[in-house]
Amino acid sequence: MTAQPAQSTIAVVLQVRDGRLQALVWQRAREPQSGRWALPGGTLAAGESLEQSIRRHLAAKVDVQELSHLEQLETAVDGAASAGWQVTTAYLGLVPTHLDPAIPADTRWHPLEALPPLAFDNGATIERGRDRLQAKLSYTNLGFALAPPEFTISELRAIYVAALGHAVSATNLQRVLLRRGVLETTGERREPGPSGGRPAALFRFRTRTLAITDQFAVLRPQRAGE
Amino acid sequence: MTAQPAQSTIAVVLQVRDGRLQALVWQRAREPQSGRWALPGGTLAAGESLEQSIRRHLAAKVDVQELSHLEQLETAVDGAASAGWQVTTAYLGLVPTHLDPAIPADTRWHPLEALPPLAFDNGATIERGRDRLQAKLSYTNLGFALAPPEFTISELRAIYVAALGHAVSATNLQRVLLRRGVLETTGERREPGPSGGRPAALFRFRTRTLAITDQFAVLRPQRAGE
DNA sequence: AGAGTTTCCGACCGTCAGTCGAAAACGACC
DNA sequence: GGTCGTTTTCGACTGACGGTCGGAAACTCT
Repeated sequence: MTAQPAQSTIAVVLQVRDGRLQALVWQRAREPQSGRWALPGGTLAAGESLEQSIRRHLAAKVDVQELSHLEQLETAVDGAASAGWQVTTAYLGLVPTHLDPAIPADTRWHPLEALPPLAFDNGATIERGRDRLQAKLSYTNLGFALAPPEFTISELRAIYVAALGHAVSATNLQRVLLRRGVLETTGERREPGPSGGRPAALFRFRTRTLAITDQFAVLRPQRAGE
Repeated sequence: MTAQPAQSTIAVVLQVRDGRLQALVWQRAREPQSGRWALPGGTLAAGESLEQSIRRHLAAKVDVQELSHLEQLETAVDGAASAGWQVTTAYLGLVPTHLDPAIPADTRWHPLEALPPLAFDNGATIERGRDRLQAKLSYTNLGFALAPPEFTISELRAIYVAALGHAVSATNLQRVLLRRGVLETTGERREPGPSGGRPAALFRFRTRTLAITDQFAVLRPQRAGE
């Protein structure tokens, strides 16, 4: 009756590595679920907010400074007898491709299409993180959280392909993101690689905080004003 | 240290009434925040899920059977000293226009643009619920949760106008929702009212569970297959 | 029969994204 | 130095989509 559930936070941290979308997981060495892989996280401490809590626990696994985005996913009660009565809030964290944060020995990046045996229902949580990322890539500027500060369209296209899991036209990508004001050109160019090729123009995201692309409500206001 | 926060749930219940979007709130009779208006909710009981918990608490204010949709909004810690250390998960609930559930004496529907003084930060929670509803109206079939089982395009338009807060073209609404396969015609017609007019065709939502309109990812797969 | 009201339907138009192909700019090689 | 292969860039075409408008259709009331 007066007993309270334990409150904990976990995070799905995603990064495009080697052309594939990968998640940060660590291998449990103790019961319960010893040997299985789990998402980083831990219990809530007194006086901290949920975001402060997950940032604190993530700091043990990865440099929190290198997280380019962090948002809440969902909260659920975990009734598993092994873990006790527990309420868990899941977050989605993103790391841009140009960073390679140091991680402890028990922690690994794993491609989403080849995950090791996961603890609890962390597999479903990772799926929801990926779904959220994929959805927001098309109607927000969330790409900034995966991409380095400057990049060519080809590089950005490769990131989108890895994150979305399907082919993307470079022509469309550039036109759509430029027209929406999400991207802007830096005016500089990148020298071609050893195999030659025309030098590529460099771009950057105009803002590196989440913004939804307004133009994206169907059934807009009539008559441009009302 | 070993102390745990209290876990509670609240819900923003919305319905289009009298052509306006209204929220269900009740007036607190006891401290804290006595006299102010609050969202329905309460603490989590042992063995129940978050959704079970909010459904149970809502049952005290409104007939839960008449909720056409219920989804989780966000979770936050409430550090207010008055309420103690508390984690609150907010839900969004919707009631279709043709229902008028019985509510207790301390509970009222209030239009979102004229809310009474609210307790805690319930005002911000209501805003987030409205934002979620408005966003999902344009890229999902969430309209089913506001509309009666059968309706004319004019009636549906009135619901969208109230929920979105801006004018909507009946022609567009019908064409867009039909093309996306969200609506279908019933084949029947509604007799005109006392002021005359052409009989209106009746429509229904093809599915009354949440489904996102696929066609709505920009940067779609290339070549219709890959 | 005519006026008023409401719904329905076709047409037009600008915008947007998917596709394709050619041109541009480079390195490597003969 | 020319040619080839590679990569990027740009323009053009096309179908689809949604915002807008106006007239036709169907009904009630006087």
